[in-house]
Amino acid sequence: MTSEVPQALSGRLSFLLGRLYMRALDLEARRLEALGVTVKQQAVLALLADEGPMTQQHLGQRLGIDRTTVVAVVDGLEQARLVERRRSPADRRAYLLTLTPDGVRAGEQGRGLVSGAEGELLGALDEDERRTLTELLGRAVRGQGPGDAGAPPR
Amino acid sequence: MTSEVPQALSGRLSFLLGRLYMRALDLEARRLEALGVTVKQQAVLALLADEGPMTQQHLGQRLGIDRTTVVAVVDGLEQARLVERRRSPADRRAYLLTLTPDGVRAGEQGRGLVSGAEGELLGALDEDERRTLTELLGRAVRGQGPGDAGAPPR
DNA sequence: TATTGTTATACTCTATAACTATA
DNA sequence: TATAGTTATAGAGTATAACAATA
Repeated sequence: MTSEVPQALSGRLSFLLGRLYMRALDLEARRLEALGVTVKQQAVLALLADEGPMTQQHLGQRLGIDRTTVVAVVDGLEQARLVERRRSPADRRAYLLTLTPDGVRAGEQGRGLVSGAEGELLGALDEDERRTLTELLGRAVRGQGPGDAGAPPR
Repeated sequence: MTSEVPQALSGRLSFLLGRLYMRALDLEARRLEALGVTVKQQAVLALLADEGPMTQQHLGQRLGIDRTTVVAVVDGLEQARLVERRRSPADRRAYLLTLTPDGVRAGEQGRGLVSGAEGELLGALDEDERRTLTELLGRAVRGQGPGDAGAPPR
């Protein structure tokens, strides 16, 4: 049983982020159970649907997880016949991870389930505030990172 | 090496929250090293400074961690002479965790270090946006419970 | 009988090192 | 020599179960 947010920590970002993150994982995982996929597996489905086939190495970089961790995630998706490992013609060491038709469908359904979980997570905020929160989080994460040359820190 | 946020996941809250949370922990931990305390230990110092002495059980509830996990955290603080375990006169099974003068000072310094880390974390946002983000996170975490906004559990 | 703090234990998650097959 | 995928292993981090002291 978790009591309410202590005043002393109410402005502490790592604390707030941690609480909300854990709750988000929990809500998403619970809903995705109906699909038989984990949160990470659903992220893989969404990524492949959006960017097309890619190697396990590349997938790991996109997701921010080690390539050794990718193995088990893909194993599960392959056994569920949602993803296929196809040898890359260009580099026979690598696989090109490819969605099966079932994988495409599962990915779409997963999106819906995740949206539902997020709605529940942000139940205290109205539509406008949800958009603002997502946008600010995105900016903060992208932040000083590589890529689009935004304004460097002053 | 983490690449930029994939478009497919740019609106995925658990993904954004996770990335930002991990980065926050990392930044805070690095700065708090100078004090010789971990992020969790600093949370304990801040909480005791704000709410006064409390039992390990109560502390765990406030922080959302198990009481068995509290033991090691307090062990470290006690060895560093920042916190003392004093037997509760009212209930001799329990300790009343109490800040030492060094603990009070460390807590104050820790607050400053954490603020610095948060400033770095949100480098991409201006002052107004940072306040908005913190407020929305707080509302989301406190969230849907119209419930127990009263006295903390004994 | 229930609860506080404690220990031992197990479980989850993830990364490092080493191997293979290619390049 | 370097890289993709794999395996075995180890390290955090945290929770569950059981125990002593106390309620």
